[in-house]
Amino acid sequence: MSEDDEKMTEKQIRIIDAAVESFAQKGYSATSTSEIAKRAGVAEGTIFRHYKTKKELFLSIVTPVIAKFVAPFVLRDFYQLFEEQYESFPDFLRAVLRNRLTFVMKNGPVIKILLHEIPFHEELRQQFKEQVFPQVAGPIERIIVHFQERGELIDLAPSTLIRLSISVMAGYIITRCYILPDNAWDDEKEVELAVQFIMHGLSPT
Amino acid sequence: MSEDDEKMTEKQIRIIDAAVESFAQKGYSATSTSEIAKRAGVAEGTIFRHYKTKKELFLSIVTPVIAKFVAPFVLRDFYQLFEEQYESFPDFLRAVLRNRLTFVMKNGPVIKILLHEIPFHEELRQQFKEQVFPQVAGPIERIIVHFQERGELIDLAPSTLIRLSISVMAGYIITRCYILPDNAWDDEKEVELAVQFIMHGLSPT
Amino acid sequence: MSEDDEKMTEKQIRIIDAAVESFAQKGYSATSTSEIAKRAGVAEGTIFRHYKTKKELFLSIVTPVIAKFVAPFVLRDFYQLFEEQYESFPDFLRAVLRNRLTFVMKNGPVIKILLHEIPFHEELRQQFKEQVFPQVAGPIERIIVHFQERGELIDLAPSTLIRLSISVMAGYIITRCYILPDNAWDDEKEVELAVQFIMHGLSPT
Amino acid sequence: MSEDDEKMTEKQIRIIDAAVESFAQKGYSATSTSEIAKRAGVAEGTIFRHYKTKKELFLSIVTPVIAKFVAPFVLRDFYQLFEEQYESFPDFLRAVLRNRLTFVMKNGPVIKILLHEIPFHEELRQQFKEQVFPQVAGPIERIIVHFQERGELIDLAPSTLIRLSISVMAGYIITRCYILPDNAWDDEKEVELAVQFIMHGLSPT
DNA sequence: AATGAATGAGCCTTCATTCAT
DNA sequence: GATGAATGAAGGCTCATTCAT
Repeated sequence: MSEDDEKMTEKQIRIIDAAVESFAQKGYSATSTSEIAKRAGVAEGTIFRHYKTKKELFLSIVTPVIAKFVAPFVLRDFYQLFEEQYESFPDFLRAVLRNRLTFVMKNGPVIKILLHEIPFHEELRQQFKEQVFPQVAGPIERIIVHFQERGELIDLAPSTLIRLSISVMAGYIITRCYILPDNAWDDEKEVELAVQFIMHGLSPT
Repeated sequence: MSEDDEKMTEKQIRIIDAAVESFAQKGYSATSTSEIAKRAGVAEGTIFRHYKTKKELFLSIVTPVIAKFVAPFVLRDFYQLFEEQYESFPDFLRAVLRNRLTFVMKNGPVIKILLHEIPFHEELRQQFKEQVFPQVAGPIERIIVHFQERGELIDLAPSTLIRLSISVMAGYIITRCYILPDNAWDDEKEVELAVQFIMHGLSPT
Repeated sequence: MSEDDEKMTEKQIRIIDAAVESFAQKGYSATSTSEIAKRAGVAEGTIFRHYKTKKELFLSIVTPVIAKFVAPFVLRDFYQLFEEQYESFPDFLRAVLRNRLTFVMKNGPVIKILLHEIPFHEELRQQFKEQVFPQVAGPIERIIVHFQERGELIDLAPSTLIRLSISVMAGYIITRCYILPDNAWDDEKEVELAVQFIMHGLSPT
Repeated sequence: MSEDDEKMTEKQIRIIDAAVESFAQKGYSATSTSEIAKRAGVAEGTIFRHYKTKKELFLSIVTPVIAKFVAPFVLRDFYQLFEEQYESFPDFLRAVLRNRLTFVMKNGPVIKILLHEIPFHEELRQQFKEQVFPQVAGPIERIIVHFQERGELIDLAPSTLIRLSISVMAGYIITRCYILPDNAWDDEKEVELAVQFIMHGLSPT
């Protein structure tokens, strides 16, 4: 696991891994640096050689996944890409849901940490407001409008359509990864089901 | 706010209120008892006269809302009640969503605390497993089946229908109360919209 | 047990009894007033209505037994009394040992407390120096000299004879009452044995 | 003073010394860790780097002298040693008394602490029951029996003879070291006196 | 006389962080 | 780079004591 190592020493990696485990298990402020050190098998001081403070260690774990989360949306011509690649809105939904699902499954614990700590760390909320919202919302909105113009979507405020779609997708991802991760999920089937639901609701025919 | 006061002294109420504020703002373990005391305008010792430990104080705040959350579902003949009262599934959804929305709006900060701390406190998870799941899931499932038999709902596993419906409703409640509480929401309209979405999805016609 | 009640209220007696138990079990400073209150079945405040401080409560328990301990020796004409009453030194020893033994058995726990706390409370040490030593040592010394003059005792410094005699007697009392109180002691026999030992040692004639 | 230093840091030694002083002066539970730290000239946290708890610090001081106390008796062939080395019981007594006296004089304050705290710490009582009694009583009893068989001692239960002898010796040691340490004691003379007393009592000729 | 809520000082312990080695 | 002893501030909690009722 750990972070994209680049020039990390082996101890540094062990520290990060230990920190992720601990933060995910007990939360940021209930985790002590000495506990991280112990779990990583390094001396207490070693942590502070690499990260000036506990918070810096925390941010170094959590910040990259915000960036990674945003990355796919900020590709130049993201909009165009989708326009060409996906013939219909359901295709688009399917792609996004699959993509997000793998993302969460790859970065599970860190995302858990992130979700839990966002309300308590101004820096994180800031990053969200500055990066995630504008970078992600814009492109998606354009896509929504695009499909609305093609008559594939009902005529509601794009933000509303986004919220509804995200609710359903997030609902699945959270149930699947955090609430009942031990169930035997058939992701393909469930993705399809979620997409169908978003498109047609629960009424028969 | 505070808890149903009953025989609480005035200081006790101030302690609870201060604790709710602090826990909601910084999380359980980042909140110190001295901070709570200061905010409540009491001596630190006073807290421990009423609650043996910090955790007991915490649970005394959070446990009652779990009970309150479950309460409406455990009314005897809950199932029958709905069967008679609500002619159609949309009616039922509307009622539930409105009800939960008021519940969250009344107990906002405590629910925020609860949501955040559940993963870190075995006792809470226990209570959820023992009370919420069995007491709530059963009755709802019967209702779902009832409407399926009347042909108003597609033929999927009730648990799936529940998950999808909850996703949409929770999506609204969370956005409405926690993410963008400052928007000028028209609850009636949004409830209607959510219900329509659950029933018919996003396809036009 | 409790102290000679005089005008003590029932609660006061319960407080004293509880305090004696607690002090004997855990020592003065490891015992909390709240614990005493609980054990006595009174409110915390009640203790302080009768005794201004914890220490005053403590002294009110421990001081009287110092007085009681000294009492038999300060009877006027104590010396004369013994001279007339006891024909020989062994008679005297027997009387003293029996007397002290009953004294300890009657005031067991308080004496235990006293012994333990003497080194830590200047007031107590003071009382000892002022009352016990002078009042007790003088009379006894006169008796020793008396028997030495009658040729019943070897010619050593009276203080040494006292020390040796006390060692043996205290050795029995302590073993009997504190170290092995559960043994089936035959006090009469043991008293005799101690007296014989003091007089003739361990050599077989 | 301090404990056999081995690999102790200088600060650790200062902590132990300070703790011994404090415990001896005020007793275990009346001594605060902050006081020990102050006396040792260390930060309070430093104490807990070396000893997990106050109690562990306490035991690390007191446990070794129990071991040291027992040590001389558990030499292999202790019994035989004495049989050969000491021609008579008085020789044996003299040796033991001298030995114990030096032991107490070397470990004065710690023994004081030990004596005071034994009744309040289950762990210590345990150690006594497990180590001191069996290891010490057995060998001594064999020696007593040996001298009884040689006709040098009266025919009483060995445990009684032990108790009487110990009373006299302990009486001297305690008076000498704790009650009147400032007297000008002539140890050689007093040891001889105690031995003579044990053997022949107080009767002239 | 008795209560028990309230207090704030002080307790033992843990924390994040520093720094000499 | 890595260590771990050392720190002092702060943490949760208990204490003896006070006081309005």
